[in-house]
Amino acid sequence: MKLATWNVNSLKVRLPQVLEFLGAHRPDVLCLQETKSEDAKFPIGEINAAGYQAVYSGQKTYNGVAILSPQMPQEVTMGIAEFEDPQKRVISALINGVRIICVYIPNGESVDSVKYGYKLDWLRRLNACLKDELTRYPKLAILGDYNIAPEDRDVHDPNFWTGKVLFSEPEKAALQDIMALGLQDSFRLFEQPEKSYSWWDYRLNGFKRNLGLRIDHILLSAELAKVCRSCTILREMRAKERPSDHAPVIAELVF
DNA sequence: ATGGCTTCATAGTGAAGA
Repeated sequence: MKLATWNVNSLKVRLPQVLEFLGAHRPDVLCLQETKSEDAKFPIGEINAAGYQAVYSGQKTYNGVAILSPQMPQEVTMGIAEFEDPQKRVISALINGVRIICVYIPNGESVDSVKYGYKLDWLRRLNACLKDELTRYPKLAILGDYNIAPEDRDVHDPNFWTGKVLFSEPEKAALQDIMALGLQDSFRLFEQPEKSYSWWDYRLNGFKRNLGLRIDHILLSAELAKVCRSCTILREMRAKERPSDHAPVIAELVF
C-alpha cells in the first residue's frame, strides 16, 4: 500500500502534475494540502477520470486539504474534533482498514506573530485529537505539511534557522509530544541521502542551491511502522516547470 | 542566508506562504 502526501500550492495550477503523479506512481492514498479550492470548484471530474475518488475540504484562496484514493474513502471527518476552526486544514478517512489523517499545520509566520500562537494552540488540539484516534485506529497514518523541521539534519543551515519559525524549540517540542503518542517518522526508519529536504523557497534559487527544509512528513503508528518498507522524497517533482515549492513524499507499506 | 518567487483576488497592489 503506497501512501503519499503533497502540498501542491494551488490544485488548480498543479492539476496536470497531480494527474501525472497519479499515473506514474499509482498511490493507494494521496493527501493534498493547500488546494486553495472551494469544494464546488474541486476538479472531481478529472480526478475520477484518472481512476481516483476524492474527499476534500477547501476554501477560497487559502488552505484546503483532500484525500485521493482508487477506493472510496470511508468514515470521512473534517477538521479536529471539538475544535471550531474556520481554516480548512484537516481531513480524515478510513481506507483499506488504515486511518488516514491529512494535515496542513499552520505556518506561524514568525515567532512573534499571533499566527505563531495559533500554530502552537493548534498543535495541542491536534495532539489531543490524535491521542483519541490512536485508541480507535491502531493502524494510523498522519500525512501532510507539518511546517516543522524536526532536527538539525532537516535544515540546510541550522544556525540560520535556530529560533526561527518552522524550527523553533516550542514547535519542535510540540512535534515530539505528538510522536511520543507512539508515532514514528517513516522517513527516518531508513537510510537516507544527506541534505534531504521537502521544501525549497521559490526565491534565491533555493532549489538549485538545495537551500531547503524537511517539513512534510508521514508519521506512522507502531503497527504501520512495522510494515513500512520505504519512504522517499520525490524531489524530481520540484525540478519541473512551474513546480509547487514542496516535493511529494511517498511511503510503502507491505502487509 | 529572506525585500529578491508564486499564487490568489483583483484590476495595481497587497497578503500569505515558509
